[in-house]
Amino acid sequence: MKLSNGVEWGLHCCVSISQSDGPVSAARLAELHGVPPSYLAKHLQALSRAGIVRSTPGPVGGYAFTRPAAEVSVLQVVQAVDGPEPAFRCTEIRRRGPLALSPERCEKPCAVSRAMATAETAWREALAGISVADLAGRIDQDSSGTAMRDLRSWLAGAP
Amino acid sequence: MKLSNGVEWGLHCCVSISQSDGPVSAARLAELHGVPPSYLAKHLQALSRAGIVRSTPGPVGGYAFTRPAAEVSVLQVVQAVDGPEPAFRCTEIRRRGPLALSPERCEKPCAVSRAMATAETAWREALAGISVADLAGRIDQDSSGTAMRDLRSWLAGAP
DNA sequence: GGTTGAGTACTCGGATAGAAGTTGTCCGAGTCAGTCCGG
DNA sequence: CCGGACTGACTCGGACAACTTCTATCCGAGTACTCAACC
Repeated sequence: MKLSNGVEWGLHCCVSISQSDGPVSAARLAELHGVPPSYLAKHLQALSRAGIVRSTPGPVGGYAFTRPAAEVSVLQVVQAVDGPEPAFRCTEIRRRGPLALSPERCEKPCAVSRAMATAETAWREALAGISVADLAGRIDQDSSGTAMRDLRSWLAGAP
Repeated sequence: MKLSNGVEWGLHCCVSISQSDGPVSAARLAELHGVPPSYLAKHLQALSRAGIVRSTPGPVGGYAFTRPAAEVSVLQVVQAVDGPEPAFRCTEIRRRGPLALSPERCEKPCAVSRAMATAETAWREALAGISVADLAGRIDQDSSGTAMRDLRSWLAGAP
């Protein structure tokens, strides 16, 4: 199991966007995080498609949240970047081979599929319980209250 | 996020092995599940390397559990097939860019990494709480007690 | 001086190559069961 | 009839291609600002 690299970028970008008053361009975000601008733009497009951020073109354009950061969960960002489909995909193995079950007995997912689904639900709920605003707050606490101040200062200056 | 296809096969194979007295060969398991024998063998090798099953060569050889099925958790099987490394890999994004933190301030994982790790722990614990024996029991319940009987019968006959 | 128009620079968005991981397949090394021969 | 060695076939294990997905990049479409000319 491997999570796309863009998930980390997307989350950090969301934290950055939450600290800015106006829109933030992909180039600024890429410079701030030291990542390839073009590739980061691809993931930001995914956030835009998911309706988490709104993109505005033009010289002062960029990305901005469509709703308060406290209402954007980490799960929404992860699913926007990485896709909403579950990690475990049941291929209905019990319908194959000599002991294949008849289709009418396969309405209910098999126990293996249920066990994996339960685990993924737990994972999803853990991510749904954290918002982007929570992340920003924790990062700020880790830095004793300097990280978000420096971030806001950098976003405002050096345009 | 995508989980390897062999995870499903490995779990179903473990359930099958748990119902057999002697070793079960990869060819039998592949025939039973209707999957490519050579590729299934690859995943069974992973289970063998992880110490979950023990392989015995020779005409009556195959794979058998090294310990009771009740002591083999789903998590162990999943990690054996898919690898133990976590899905989210922190690339230390905060050490890059103009606002990079000094290395001595990076001892503690950042909030993003901690949030993802917490979710993965929840996922892992959910899988650790289910054993292969539990899976077999649930599959048997779903079939009103015929699945494991038929499976044992098939494994014993048609050699 | 105010207004209007074109020009320009900057933004996002999707279409396009390259790398990596997963999927699928093959053949060789090792081992046990059955068999054959000799006593 | 019994014991031992041999042949044979079956097993796993790792090495070898094909494909899908992820990673990275580029160029085109659209918009707001700037500046100059005109009224």
